Order: sequence, then structure tokens, then C-alpha cells
Amino acid sequence: MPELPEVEVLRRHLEGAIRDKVVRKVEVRRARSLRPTSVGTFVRTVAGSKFTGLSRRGKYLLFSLQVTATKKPLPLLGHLGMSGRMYLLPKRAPLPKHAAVILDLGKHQFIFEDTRYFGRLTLDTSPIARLGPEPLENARVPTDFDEGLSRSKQSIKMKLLDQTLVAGLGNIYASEALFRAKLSPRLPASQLKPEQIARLWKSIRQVLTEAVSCGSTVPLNFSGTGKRDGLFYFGRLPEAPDFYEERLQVYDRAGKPCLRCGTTIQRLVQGNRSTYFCPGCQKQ
DNA sequence: CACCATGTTCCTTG
DNA sequence: CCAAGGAACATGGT
Repeated sequence: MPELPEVEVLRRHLEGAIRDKVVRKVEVRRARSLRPTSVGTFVRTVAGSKFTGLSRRGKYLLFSLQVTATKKPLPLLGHLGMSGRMYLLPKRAPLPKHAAVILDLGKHQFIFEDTRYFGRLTLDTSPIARLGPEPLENARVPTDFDEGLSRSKQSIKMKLLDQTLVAGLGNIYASEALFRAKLSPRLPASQLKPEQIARLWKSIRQVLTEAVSCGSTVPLNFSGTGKRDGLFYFGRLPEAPDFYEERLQVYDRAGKPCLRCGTTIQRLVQGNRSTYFCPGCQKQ
């Protein structure tokens, strides 16, 4: 469930629940989920430490832990990949099929579940250094974004997925931001004029901000025990079945009318991934 | 069986 | 060294 808004909503839900909890025991069921950290190192290092905070950078979660004996900070990096989920589960509840890492916190256990195992929970925090600017913390267009676009002939859609120009956008919100900015996903990045870049940056921030606030007001089910799965952009509330339809303007809406102009939304493939756009609204 | 899926990284080619 | 394109990773849904 992972783009910036979903990760941020998860962070808000999780932070209070794990703060000050001590990791009594560590169980690793999938060594791959820790890469490149080894199981032995991970278990030895994390066991006995205490959660002191949870922050986010792009789509990454940064767990702040403290080694009890030495009081030294111990950062843990989490990424949900395509199908990762993190939540607390009562101690003796049955474990999900794809539980990758389980941290015993006493009354509850912290579960990192990941069906496809593309995500990770690791001691290696180096990926953070390669990330571009944080969209919600930069009201003005950052230089990295501006210059990154100017020296690429790739399509603007592809560049939005490159985490070094702006951190946190994924396939859904890249399409949504371009629709909002009224820019064609096929535009070569270097062809964007300053005015268009400014409009795009603003749209990115608006789309992400709305998604975060939307996710924050929804009674999410991160525990994985209910019927809905916590993937809030697809989750439909029983009391508001059209919720999802109204939230995403173009993503996964191929063949349906544009909510702004009525033109049929089209799907196209860029870099092996689907892009959705309105040919009427996004001519340039 | 086919194709699709919210992501990143590695390998090749130019 | 860089940019760009594509496959790989792994599982499940339709």
C-alpha cells in the first residue's frame, strides 16, 4: 500500500502505538525482507531495544530505536514495497501467511507482512541519502526538481517516478498530479516551461496533501483482521461506496469519462507501467 | 494460460 | 561517468 500518503498515514497510526515499547523478541521468517542485513545481525541488534519515534522520508519509514544498554540510537529503515503492511496484532492471534518479521512488544506483536516480499525492514539506511526533496516540506520548487527535469529527455511521467527529483510519488499519484496540473504524461521533461514546472509542483503537493488528509479521516484497518485491507485508495467504506471513485480522478479509470470534461480517460504504457490521463484536459 | 498490480534495483547498451 | 530501457524480484487476482 505504498506511496507517500499511505506511508504517512501509517506513520501517524503506528507512532503512538509503538512508542516506548521494548522489543522482547525478534522472529524473522523471511531473510530476504532484511536485505542487505543478515538475520543474525538483525536479531542481535534489534532484540532488547526500545522504540522512541517514527518518521518518514519519501516512501520510507524510519523507526528510531534505542539500544537499552548503551542508550545509543538505532535507526531501522522500513519500506512497504508493493504489498507490505505493518501493524500490531494481539499476541496469540494467528499469523498471516506472509508474515516476514515479527517483533514481540509484550501485549502485542509488531507484524511486517509482505505478500510479494518487495519491501524491507533493515538496518541499512543508505537509500535515504539518494532521495530527492520532500514535496510536503517544500512550498517552493526545489532546485533538484527543476534541474532534474531540465536535463532529461524522458517523459515527465517517468521522471516523477524517479525518487531523486521528488520523493514519495508512485504510479497512482504521478498520474493524478499530472492530471491536476493539466500536463500530458508524454511531455519530455526538458520541455516544461517554468510556469508549467511551478504548476506541477503545486499540483503534486495538493494531490498528496489531500490524500493524506483523506486517509487520516478514514477508519483504517491496519490490523489486517477485518474485511477491508487498509489499502485506502481502493478501500470502499460501506457508508460511502463512491468514496474511491471520487478520490482518484484518472488512475485506473480507462474508458470512463473524465470527471472534469467528459472525455474518455485513456491508459498508456510508459516504462512498462500504466499511465492514465485525460486527452481532453492534458493536451500539453 | 494470459495479463495485470501502489516499487526498487541491477544489468546492459549507447 | 551518465541516461535510458528492460528484466528481475514474488505472489495473487481476474
